Amino acid sequence: MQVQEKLATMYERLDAYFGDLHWWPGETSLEIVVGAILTQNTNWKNVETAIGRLKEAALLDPLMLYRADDSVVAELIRSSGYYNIKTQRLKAFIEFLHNEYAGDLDAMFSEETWTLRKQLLDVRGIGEETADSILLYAGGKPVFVVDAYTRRILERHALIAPGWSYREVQTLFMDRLPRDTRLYNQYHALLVQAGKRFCNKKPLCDGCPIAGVPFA
DNA sequence: CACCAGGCAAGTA
DNA sequence: TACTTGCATGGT
Repeated sequence: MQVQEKLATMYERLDAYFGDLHWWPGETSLEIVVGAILTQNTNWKNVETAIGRLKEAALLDPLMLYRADDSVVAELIRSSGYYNIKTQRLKAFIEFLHNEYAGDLDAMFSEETWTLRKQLLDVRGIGEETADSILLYAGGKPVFVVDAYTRRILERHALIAPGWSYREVQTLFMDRLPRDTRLYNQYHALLVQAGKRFCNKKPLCDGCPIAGVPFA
């Protein structure tokens, strides 16, 4: 079975099983950016609590967040873990947004996609996965997001090996699937859901909709 | 009690 | 370049 065919089959089966997942959970583009930073190596549930607190404090706004004291932000996002470092990361992004795009997210996303990706990677605390999550889910750009679940599932299906770089895994998808935002959005969401349900550290493949896709 | 969760950067060799 | 370590909460 060809790689392209496997990727398509996996998508079809996961999509039929889970249905439309409507990612990213978040209402505004800033909320999605903040969520992308706060969820780094952290359970999403803990992030939801933190975002709820920021909202209550009316800090989920570029200017308000820019002005807020670090100690205040840190306390509000406490539940998301690594709260001191994540405060610095939120601040680093928001300063970048103000310095380069006058605090205007729409202006930021009107930048050419791969140029913006490079700019985001220069921000302290934004790595490849966070940058791509921002581009895809907040900006609606057709960029595939690679995360720990993506790697785990693809390794188990012998589509990649440990040691593949982020860009190699990303290219595997993007060279074989249409450059379609809707597709990349749903595919990544499906991989995360499948990973949580069926492919954790202790894999329980029973019932997994892609258990039948050949492993090698 | 241990282990994990939708990473990243800084330090070391 | 390739590894190691710190960052920290909340759930199982």
